[in-house]
Amino acid sequence: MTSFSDLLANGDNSMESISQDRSSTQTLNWGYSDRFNVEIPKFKSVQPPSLPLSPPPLSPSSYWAIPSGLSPTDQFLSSPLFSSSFSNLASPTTGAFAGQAVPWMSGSGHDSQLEMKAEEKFSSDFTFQPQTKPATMSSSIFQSSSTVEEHLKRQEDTWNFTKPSNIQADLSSKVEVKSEFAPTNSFAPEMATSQEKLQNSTAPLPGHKQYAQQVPYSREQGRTDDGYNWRKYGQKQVKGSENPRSYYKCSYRNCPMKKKVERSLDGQITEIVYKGSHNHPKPQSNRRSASQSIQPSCTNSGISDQSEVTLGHTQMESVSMQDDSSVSVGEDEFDQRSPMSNAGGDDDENESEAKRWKGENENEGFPASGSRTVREPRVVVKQLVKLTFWMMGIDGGSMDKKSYYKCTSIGCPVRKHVERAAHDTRAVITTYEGKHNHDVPAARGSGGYAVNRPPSNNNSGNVPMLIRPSAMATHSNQTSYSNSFQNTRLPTGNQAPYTPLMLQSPGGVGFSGYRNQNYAYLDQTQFSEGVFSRAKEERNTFLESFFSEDC
DNA sequence: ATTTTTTGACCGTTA
DNA sequence: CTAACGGTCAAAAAA
Repeated sequence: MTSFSDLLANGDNSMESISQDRSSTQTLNWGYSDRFNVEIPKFKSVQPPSLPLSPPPLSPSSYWAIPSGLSPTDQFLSSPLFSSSFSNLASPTTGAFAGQAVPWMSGSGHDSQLEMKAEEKFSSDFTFQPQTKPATMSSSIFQSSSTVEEHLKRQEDTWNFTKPSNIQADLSSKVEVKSEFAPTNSFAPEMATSQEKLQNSTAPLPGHKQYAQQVPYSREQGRTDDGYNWRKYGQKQVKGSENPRSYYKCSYRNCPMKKKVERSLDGQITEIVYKGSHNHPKPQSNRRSASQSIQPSCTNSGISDQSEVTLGHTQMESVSMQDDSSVSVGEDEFDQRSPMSNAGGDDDENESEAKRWKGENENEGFPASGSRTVREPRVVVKQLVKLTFWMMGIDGGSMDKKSYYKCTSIGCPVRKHVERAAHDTRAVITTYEGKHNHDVPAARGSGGYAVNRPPSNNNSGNVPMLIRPSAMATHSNQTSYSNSFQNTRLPTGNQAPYTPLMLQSPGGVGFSGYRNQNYAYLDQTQFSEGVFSRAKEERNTFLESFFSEDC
């Protein structure tokens, strides 16, 4: 199915923290921090969900670009982060995400699994959520903060691979995303999740208020975040947690995709669970739900699958990397169910959706039934890792690579991470953490990519920057997330499953997204970022401009 | 005027 | 059987 690209946020949750502040996009001198940027190809999948948008004209591979900044893959690969990232990538989505991990990714799981195992090694540090689901898809979930984020991103990526993964947005927040099924389709729920997250992030309030916050975006957001339009049909306070849970349905015509989003009082998204799969491509950036509705449902019939993605604990903005280790993941989260045909999706959803959620989970292998499952899912990282792998393997998930950079200015606390979407190498998410305490030095050539700068550099906020990879020129796949940018680089075939090797390959592989895809990505990204709404906005703007340009 | 969110009530499942 | 829960519905409200 789709590929996931998740990035990885991996372990480095730090990134997250970064995201918060990432202020400006300014180009500063960055030293490598330790980590790596890696680009990884994600996914396999490739077919992007069919987006109404434009399909990728070219092979994705073409799109993939390697972020200039990134250094040799090797490092990435080798580095734990990297690995983690992979894992992330692999799993994503919900749709996200795999978290994006994702479950969505359906894919052949086997290989991926194997891969995952490999990653597990890394896992120690990272948390991953395991997915249990059937081999084929694993939906991954992430949970742990960082991981989760990554997963999400990945998932998203995967989904679309067209989209760039969401990488990160979430950085700051850690959210777990679970997907119940892997969406066969490229349509992944992830996106959504991410969106929410984003929204959430913004919203400080719990419950309704949060929504309010969300609201701002909301309508648009719906789409924006993950690229899909969502209609909220309910909210409830779940007993287990303080956080109110919101229920959303994909507004697309017959799309069965649903998602549950829990937000903390702060408004941060603590958990997102996607259920089902989208049976249609992501709507274009514009949201128009209407249009969506209009669009034929693509039901691919079967595609749909249900996948739930959970995003968990977003909050922590500053999750430290450390957190990662601690990350818990829900096991269930992922499931990878094979994509079920979702055919049913449409119908069923309404009525027995609730059941489904639960049931599906079960079916899918999620242990817990229903949403609860999701919450709890804290789980072992290892599992997550696996998921990731799955993602990768299956979906060809993209893996995102991160490098980490520190501002070279003395005393300057600013750090940035650069993540690349697995599927879409081009897409790079850069997350800045902290504010520069000095003027902007002459920009270095950022290696290869041109940087788009967000309109504003915010000191405070995370400013996502978009960067295009040189390659990107062709398509601008990149999306920037508030936190990060994604650069897509490699054109790998979307579909082509990638092997870990691929990941390793220096150039990250990205999918290229189509513009649209990019868009999607953006959304996702935002979503992920969700945590910080600000960032999103900025990003969006940024992205938009960016895209427009490209387009 | 349209669309989406809010919110209380209802329904099915589970303990 | 009842209560508790989670999920969904749908009218009302808000944007």
